[in-house]
Amino acid sequence: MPELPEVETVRRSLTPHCVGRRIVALRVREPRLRWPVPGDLDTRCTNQTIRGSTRRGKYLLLHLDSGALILHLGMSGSLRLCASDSPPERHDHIDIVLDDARCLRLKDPRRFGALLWSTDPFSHPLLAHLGVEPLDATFDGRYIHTHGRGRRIAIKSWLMDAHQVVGVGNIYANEALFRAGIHPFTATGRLSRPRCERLAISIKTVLQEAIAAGGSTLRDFIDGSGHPGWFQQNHQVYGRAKQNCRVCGSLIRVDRDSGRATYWCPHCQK
DNA sequence: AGAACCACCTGGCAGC
DNA sequence: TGCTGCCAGGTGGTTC
Repeated sequence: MPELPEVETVRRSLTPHCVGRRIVALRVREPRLRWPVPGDLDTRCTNQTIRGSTRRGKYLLLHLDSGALILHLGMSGSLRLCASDSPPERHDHIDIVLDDARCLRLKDPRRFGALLWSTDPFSHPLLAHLGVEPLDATFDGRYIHTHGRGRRIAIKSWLMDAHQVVGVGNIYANEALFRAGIHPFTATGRLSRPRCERLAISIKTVLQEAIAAGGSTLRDFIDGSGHPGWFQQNHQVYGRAKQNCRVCGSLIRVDRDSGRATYWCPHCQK
């Protein structure tokens, strides 16, 4: 569920409360996530101080003295700060217990998330081959045009491929394509350079607006303090099948593209 | 090589 | 009320 804006929202809300704090214990109630939580993770983190937090795509990194915790929220994960003695609820799988009697508590009903360890996180196999950050200056129309050249894959699928550009999931791929006026099933390699420029700008804009709004909350997203996001109120197409386009009034369509619901306006997107 | 599927898992909801 | 089937924000791996 959480795409780049949601992960960034969680990171920003937690950072002031956990950077500088020492980890005093790791409680793993359920290690069966996307990949098993390493059995020695407790030993590796305990007594280390959280030195900082970063985000790479949808991965949240907590940098400790000798390495980093690599966290992914999958489709249904949330991470929030709570009193370390508060009773865990269903699906509260992991507590990272801090030295101020609070903990970072990972809830993940579907268990598509992950908690891993690396002494060199940016070289970790899951992170090493990721594409460009969409909010970086290096991501622009030229990047899309160059990297999409010759590709027949639908632009929407291309945007969601983390080996090309990270952090853009189903919601924001749909929203960005609407803003750019681009039909989601257009072959990537057929986009003109000016349309690539528009698309890059649309992606940056929609992501930045979503971060400013604290992310999108569909069913269950909350930030590190338990607050929902508000950006879903601004969705132009996502989740709006058969409703009127906010720009032209046409009925929003939904089609499947490699299994994912794709929402688009047949009048505004060509 | 590139594109289309599948798998992983639980919960919520529509429809009967 | 309760059952069944379908759908969901991600993404690595398999298959064609």
